[in-house]
Amino acid sequence: MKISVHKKVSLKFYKRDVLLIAKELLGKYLVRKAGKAFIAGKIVEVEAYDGTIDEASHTYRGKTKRNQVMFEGGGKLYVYFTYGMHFCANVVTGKMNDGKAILIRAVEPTEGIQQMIINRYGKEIISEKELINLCNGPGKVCRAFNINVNDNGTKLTGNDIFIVDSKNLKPASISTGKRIGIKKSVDLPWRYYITGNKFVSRLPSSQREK
DNA sequence: CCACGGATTGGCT
DNA sequence: GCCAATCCGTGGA
Repeated sequence: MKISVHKKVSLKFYKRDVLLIAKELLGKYLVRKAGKAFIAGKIVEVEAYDGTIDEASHTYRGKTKRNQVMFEGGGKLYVYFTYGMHFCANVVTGKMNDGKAILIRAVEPTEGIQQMIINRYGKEIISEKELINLCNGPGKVCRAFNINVNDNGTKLTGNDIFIVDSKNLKPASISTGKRIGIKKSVDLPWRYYITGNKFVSRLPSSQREK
């Protein structure tokens, strides 16, 4: 898959409804420029956060220094630091002051995989299991793509970090469920992932292997 | 000012 | 399945 033949997603795309965009992000490619090369992967799992009605969202209690970017309108990257050691990357959506974003939870590596491996494991050769684990979680995606707090606020319309288009998936291939790792607003079904994709971070027990 | 706990991960039982 | 690692943003006092 050559990133250069795909079209970058327009600013307009990001200014729409957060839940709609979350579903449409599935199947598109997250791209990071790494020198002359690119790191890229198919987005296979996301979660929506909407501060207007969602207590789990960082923006639920209004603007702070940390969440400022989530209020700056669709088309930027919101990156935050958590658990003392991990970063999480989000696509900001909607209009100015909406406070809505989509967490990128998992990516299927497609391009620049060798660089991802080095970024994440600090070595060149990995096992099959480590390949599956390369980007199947929000902290892992940031590590593999070398995304950190310096990338907070990056415009996704620029050439550093961006998303390239692909046809929207059929609704039948999208699974929906409760979000992972939160304690508030736990019942909102705002996690979306590609059904059956092996790079999704985790499956409900009914779909898991024994 | 300070204590709490988190949109996680990886290692060990 | 359980839990430590590790740090800083946030909220209550």
